[in-house]
Amino acid sequence: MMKEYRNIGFKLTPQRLAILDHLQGNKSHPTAEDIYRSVLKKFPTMSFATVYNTLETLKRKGLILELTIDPDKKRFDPDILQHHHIICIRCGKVGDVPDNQSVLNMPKIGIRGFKITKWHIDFHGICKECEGKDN
Amino acid sequence: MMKEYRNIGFKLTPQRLAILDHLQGNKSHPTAEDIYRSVLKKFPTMSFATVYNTLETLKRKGLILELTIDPDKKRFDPDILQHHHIICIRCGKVGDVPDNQSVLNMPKIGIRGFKITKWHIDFHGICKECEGKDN
DNA sequence: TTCTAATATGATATATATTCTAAATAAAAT
DNA sequence: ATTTTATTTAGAATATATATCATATTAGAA
Repeated sequence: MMKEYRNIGFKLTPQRLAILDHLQGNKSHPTAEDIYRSVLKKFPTMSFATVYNTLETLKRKGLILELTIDPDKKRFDPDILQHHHIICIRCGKVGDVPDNQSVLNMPKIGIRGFKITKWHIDFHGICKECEGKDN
Repeated sequence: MMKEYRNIGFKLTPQRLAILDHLQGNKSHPTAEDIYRSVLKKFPTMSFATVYNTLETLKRKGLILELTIDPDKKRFDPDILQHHHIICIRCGKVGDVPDNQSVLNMPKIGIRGFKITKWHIDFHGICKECEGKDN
């Protein structure tokens, strides 16, 4: 596993392992700051630059996705299989939506002369927890 | 037309009219800076704060949409009818995609316990102009 | 019109997110 | 073990967004 990273020219440093560890299976769509805070516990000298550098490298290598679902900051997702997201307009929580048959019947080419490579849906709504709470 | 704005408690100042004029029918999905630059020509004293204040007010009143399609900054769209966007992964150009039958058959409720209010699709692809150009 | 209350403007300050720089350090190759 | 190369670090710089507040302007009432 660590070998795989090395094979793609990704140097494994303790800081990077901590970042990878935090991302592994993480469904919370963390921001750079979330990751920084988490890794800081183990590495008090951790710098934001390292977080951003590592995320940028992982993104370039296609190992994580940068999500554009939050207007205020970037979020990152280690789940690189095509899927979609649902955002609570009250509390901001982000959930995953699989790319199943109900959202699959998309035209793959031909929209406005573009050759489509992929697409992403962001659903907006109110989550179970916020439903009921007035405003 | 101006009356409509006044009726919803939106004070019409020359600066705001210039911003509205720039947005009117604008399909370019401008950023706050695009709008600022444009209006600055007529109003050399225009401040960024006025642009942001006005955009925020228009957004709150539902007269424009804040788009979350660009990871680096907010973009604004005067077209408030539900529609989607297509982004060229080479040049960054953003086009509109109508919300027609091909993208309409969405489950409106029930996804992960959320009550869905709306959704937006961002298509990624390569536009006619960039197709062919190598890399 | 003129007056008044409400709101907008513009300059500046602050907040937040991200990127850059250059020196020190650590990983992997030899 | 040494060399090469990439990464980490701290801090500063930049980009974007929001807040503050004194002054100016607007909309509507008188």
